[in-house]
Amino acid sequence: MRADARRNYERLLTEAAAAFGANGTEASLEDIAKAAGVGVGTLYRHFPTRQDLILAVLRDRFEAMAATARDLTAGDPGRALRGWLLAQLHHITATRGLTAELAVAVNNPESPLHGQCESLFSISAGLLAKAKETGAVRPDLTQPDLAAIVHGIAWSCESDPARQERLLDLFLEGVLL
Amino acid sequence: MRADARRNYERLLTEAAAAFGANGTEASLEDIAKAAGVGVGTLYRHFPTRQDLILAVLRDRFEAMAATARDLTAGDPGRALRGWLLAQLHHITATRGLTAELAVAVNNPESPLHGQCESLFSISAGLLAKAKETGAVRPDLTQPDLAAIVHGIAWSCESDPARQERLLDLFLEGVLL
DNA sequence: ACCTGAACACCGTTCAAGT
DNA sequence: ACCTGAACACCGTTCAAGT
Repeated sequence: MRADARRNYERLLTEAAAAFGANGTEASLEDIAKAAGVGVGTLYRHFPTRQDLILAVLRDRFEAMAATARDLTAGDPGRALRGWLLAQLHHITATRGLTAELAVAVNNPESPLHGQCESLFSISAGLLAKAKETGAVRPDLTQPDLAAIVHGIAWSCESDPARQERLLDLFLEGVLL
Repeated sequence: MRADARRNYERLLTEAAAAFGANGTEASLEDIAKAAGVGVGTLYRHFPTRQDLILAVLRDRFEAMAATARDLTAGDPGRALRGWLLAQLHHITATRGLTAELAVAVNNPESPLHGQCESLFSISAGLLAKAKETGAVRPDLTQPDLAAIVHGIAWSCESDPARQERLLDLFLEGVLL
């Protein structure tokens, strides 16, 4: 890549991170280009879709999730599964709008974010299998169940981490007596 | 209201119901006006905001929820609460986009839909209180917990009623062994 | 090879003119 | 009193022209 192209790329990443942090993933792309001192066309050249830009900004954080999962597998499988679901909640809700963005990406294999969804799913499946082996959770529990509850809680409690944790625990422990 | 105004009002309602049914609550307002054989301005005159139009279209269904709740109170309080949560899920997800619309309305007292949210909440609170009296549910369970789980499940399983019911039951029964 | 930004497209909303 | 629809606003996206 040409030197000026690379510099523009970096600037766009920096400004996109700032904009997503301040206004969520729906931040104006035109504003991001302007903040980076670049024409809109340049933004589109480097990041053909909004999802490409989101992926580039959040890639590190997505990849850190794998490490988080590795750390968790050391402990008790039931606790590990809870820790993993909570880690996903924190990750997804750390950037406003990401929950809605992922809801689209999950069902669209063409989306640049689709692969990240699948990575998280496969980690969930692994931790779920372990938890089942030790009898920590109901044997009929499935990975799609976990994905749905995590996305649902993320959506309805996007800006309230304490409530996310509470709802997760209600889900795990049950509500009926 | 003048006769032609009333006729336009009715036509707009009919076409809006059709459009929301086909395309969800994000349906184009311009298309609705066109389908009703009316200028966009007329639509805005009768329904200043999209939420006003949604409310007018769904008012009957919202009001039917109160009757549903009355029927449920006859039976076992635990079953009644489950039935009520399920009824809310069906109602909310029957119109695509309504979950997202309500998520905004809940936090905005100015929204025409805000009152409907509060009505549902107060019914929830009543059924929850009854269920607690008979020891059917955890005593620390709150109405906001119920609202959050219903909206979360509605969002993540909007087009899959069977999964809605499954997740609700997982929530009620618990997942850990 | 890459960048720029005007031009286009799309849709929601308003308001001057008409009946 | 109510209706119409052109005009305006806003934002995302493309592409001809420039370096």
